Amino acid sequence: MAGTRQIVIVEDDPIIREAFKTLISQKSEYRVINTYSNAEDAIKNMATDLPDICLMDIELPGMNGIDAIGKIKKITPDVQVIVVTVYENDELVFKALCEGASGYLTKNSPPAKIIDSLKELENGGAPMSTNIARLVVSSFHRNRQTPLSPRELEVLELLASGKSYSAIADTLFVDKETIRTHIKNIYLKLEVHSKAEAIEKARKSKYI
Amino acid sequence: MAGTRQIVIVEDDPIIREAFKTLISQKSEYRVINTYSNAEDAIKNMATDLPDICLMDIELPGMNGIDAIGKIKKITPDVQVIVVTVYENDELVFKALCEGASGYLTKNSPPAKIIDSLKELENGGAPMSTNIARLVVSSFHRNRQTPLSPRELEVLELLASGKSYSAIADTLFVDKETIRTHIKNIYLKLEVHSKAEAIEKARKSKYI
DNA sequence: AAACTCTAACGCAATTTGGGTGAGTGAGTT
DNA sequence: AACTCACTCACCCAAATTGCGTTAGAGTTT
Repeated sequence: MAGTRQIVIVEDDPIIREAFKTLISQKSEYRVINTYSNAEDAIKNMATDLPDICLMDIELPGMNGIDAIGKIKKITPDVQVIVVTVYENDELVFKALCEGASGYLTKNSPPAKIIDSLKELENGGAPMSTNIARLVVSSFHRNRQTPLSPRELEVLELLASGKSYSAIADTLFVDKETIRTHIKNIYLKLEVHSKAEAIEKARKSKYI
Repeated sequence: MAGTRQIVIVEDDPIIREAFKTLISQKSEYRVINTYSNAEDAIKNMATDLPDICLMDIELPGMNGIDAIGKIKKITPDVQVIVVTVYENDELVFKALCEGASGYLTKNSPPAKIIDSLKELENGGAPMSTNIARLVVSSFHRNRQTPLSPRELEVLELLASGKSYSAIADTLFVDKETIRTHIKNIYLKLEVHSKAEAIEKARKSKYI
């Protein structure tokens, strides 16, 4: 049944921590069963707290929030973690999501947005602040300014999938020598001298 | 200044098309400058329409909406495309985003959500339906049930980045022979016999 | 005409790769 | 204490791959 959703808050600033607790407690559908000022304590009690949702700050004394997400998901995979932080840094966002976060809110979010997010989680969503959603969606976009020809991109993608020259040749129905030529040209254009460098540069520049 | 946002709608169902047009036209901030029943016509006029936003259906007669996004972004990269469709299929969602879509709404979205989405785009967001957001965020999550040891995962990731055995060895400060052993064990566990197969299987199973 | 793109070929040398077998150490568990 | 894993390293082998240089024809687009 739907019942009351149990919530744990991990946030080192006592003022913000209490503010979140008060805010959430206003809704009868949610109950804040525990709050922590650091990740270690939260992790220690996660298995007994067994919350449905965990609000997690990133900047914490001791273990940071990102690493904490990994630990928590390992112990209690069903806990949905929402990051609540001031950081909008790309890298942090992606790390948090990779570790298993289900949502990512920035602290400038209006209080109502926090509550909405809890509801959104229940509905199978992934609550994100406006800018975070754009970051995430943009991560799928390719760079349209590429020095590589369409065929070269195709070859590079197959190369990045771990295929050998011959395997790529078979996939594209051309001779192995042709692939060798393409790859030589790719290296020239990207100014690299190896497969790993080419893949790294292409991924970084979002050519593939 | 912000001014009026120009919108183009591509949707083959005349009823839905008109419904969207009517809905959006109620807001003075937005103007529907053109509507099309197929992708080809929309693309043909994109450079002269020069809309700010394009609402794109997926299922269309002739060229499908996904391919249309690519064409449109090639001609007019600044046009923000929002997909509006009945399909919630993972693959379609990711394809659309890869082609350059800025948002993805399902047609069961309440009318207000459509309008909200236009506003969200303006604010630098990426409007998505609840389930789509979850799909997108989940795509970052790793599978926590993996037959591979932490070290093996590490090796496999480096292998997937295009590095050679020796390069991996150098990165991890161990001998090349050790990497060879790890990779042999990875192949055994994944039941594969080559780099490409291992990477493919690992990516598919979201081990890496 | 110039500039790409895609295709292909030949030579060469060093490295890589996949497979087999064996083995020592340390951590953690039963 | 015995046992299982994870991690480390070693040696053998043969085939395949990789990176680099050079050249070149056919086709398309500007």
